[in-house]
Amino acid sequence: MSTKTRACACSDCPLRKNPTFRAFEDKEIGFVETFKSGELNAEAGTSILAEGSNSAHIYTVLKGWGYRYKSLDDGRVQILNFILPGDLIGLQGAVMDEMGHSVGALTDMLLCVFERSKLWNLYSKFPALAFDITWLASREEQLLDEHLVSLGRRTALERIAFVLLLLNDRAIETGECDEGNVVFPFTQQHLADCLGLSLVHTNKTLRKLSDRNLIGWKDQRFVIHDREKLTAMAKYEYPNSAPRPFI
Amino acid sequence: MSTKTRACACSDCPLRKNPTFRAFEDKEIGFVETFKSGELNAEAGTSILAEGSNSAHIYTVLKGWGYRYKSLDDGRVQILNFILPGDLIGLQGAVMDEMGHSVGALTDMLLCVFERSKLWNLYSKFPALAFDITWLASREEQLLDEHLVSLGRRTALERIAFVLLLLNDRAIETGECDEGNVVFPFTQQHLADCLGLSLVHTNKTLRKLSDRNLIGWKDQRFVIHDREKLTAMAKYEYPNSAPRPFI
DNA sequence: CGACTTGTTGATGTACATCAAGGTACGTGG
DNA sequence: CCACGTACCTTGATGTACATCAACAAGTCG
Repeated sequence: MSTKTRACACSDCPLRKNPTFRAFEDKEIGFVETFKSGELNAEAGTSILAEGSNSAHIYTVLKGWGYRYKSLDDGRVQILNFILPGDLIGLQGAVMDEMGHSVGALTDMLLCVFERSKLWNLYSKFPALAFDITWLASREEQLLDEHLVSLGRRTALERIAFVLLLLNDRAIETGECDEGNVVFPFTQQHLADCLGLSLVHTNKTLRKLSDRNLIGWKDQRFVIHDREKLTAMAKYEYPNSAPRPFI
Repeated sequence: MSTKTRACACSDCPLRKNPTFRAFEDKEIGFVETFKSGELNAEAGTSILAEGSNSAHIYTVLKGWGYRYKSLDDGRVQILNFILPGDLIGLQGAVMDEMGHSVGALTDMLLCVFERSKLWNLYSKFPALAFDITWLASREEQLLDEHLVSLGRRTALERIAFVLLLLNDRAIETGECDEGNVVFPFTQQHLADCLGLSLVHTNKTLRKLSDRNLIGWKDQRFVIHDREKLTAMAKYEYPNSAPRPFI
């Protein structure tokens, strides 16, 4: 299960040390401190938000990996996106009235908890932060667009090359890695559900990539051996690396 | 080509007559009038925004159909979503610095033009409108999520049933129809590019649906003959019909 | 001038053969 | 027991090829 722990001050938020994220003004940090209502530790494998629910909270990820997904009633699952530090969770539930998707934790996660009811307050008092939220929503849209191209028009080989590159780069950017090695905390089944492929076919295709010596992936440690070939194969380009807001 | 025409007042905006859209306060309308910099008539078949560009404008659709898409350099195309009245175009370009997708017009379209540079002004002076933009971004995300499930986990038959239902309902909601008949201004090729299918397979699958007497589609006129069966087949549910903001 | 061919083009429809991806089954190793 | 690996067969979707049908333009003839 998940447990709440005492909140740490936003001013020493571990994410602020990462140059990927934009600097905040003191006033903004001050406000976010009042906006924040606590922290949440979600254990690997637990569920954070459920489709159809209308949670009273929004979350920012401070540590760990998660994933957004939807399921059909006959058991089919589609992973919509992976979630990494800096990502915002539950905005849909806050803005509309119901979550259209579920969120699960892949690793132990540390989340910052905000009251949905105070969101309006943020919009009226800190337009810069409101703008940041819009930025985050736009970026999510951009990732979804790219993912849609994968599922609709890329072959299995291209798809896999593409997500692996993307997840590799996102993991590095947000610091979710470990002595030069990127740690992928998900199984081939997760990848398959993300890419709309069967487990077996995902496995065969992954084999092809490592047989050709483009990647290595063993015991959750992932390495790219030949980025150039992989990039060309996937028609990949890393999306937007501008200084990035988060709340 | 496309031509600019004299703007009509936001207070008699045709969309406001449609109960689907939320009512605005006078102050809000007043502001939107100053935010609006004109109108744009885009002819069917023309391009409105191009991937990679950074347009100085954002648009709201007043009339007509369009589509968002991305293409790979070898000619493969993925339609990300269709665009209908009330939809916002170009937010990505305004918030990030570059459009990640292109936008094309399916029919003649009437667009409201806003200066991207004034967007910040909107955020600082009218938090309610800023919130509306976030709402629109969230709804787009919801549609994309659903579309991802289609491409990843639904069969061709289910996918087609699903988009047809969705487009039918969206068209009715926004009034883009004509004497009880819904007008679909796109070709089977557009559908194929939207659903990640080949043209031939799209055609065969559409035949199946009309052979089973679930739908009718001829000369751009679309009808649902058996909504119940179609809905069950697609695992379809119309997303969020709450009173809906637009700018 | 209007009416009647002819050619062109874009959307749709259908028939194959082919192939990429799926499903089941049964391995291994931690 | 669960994640990964591999073999074998099946199937859903693709690609090519060609036919139909309506819309439209050009040219021809009465």
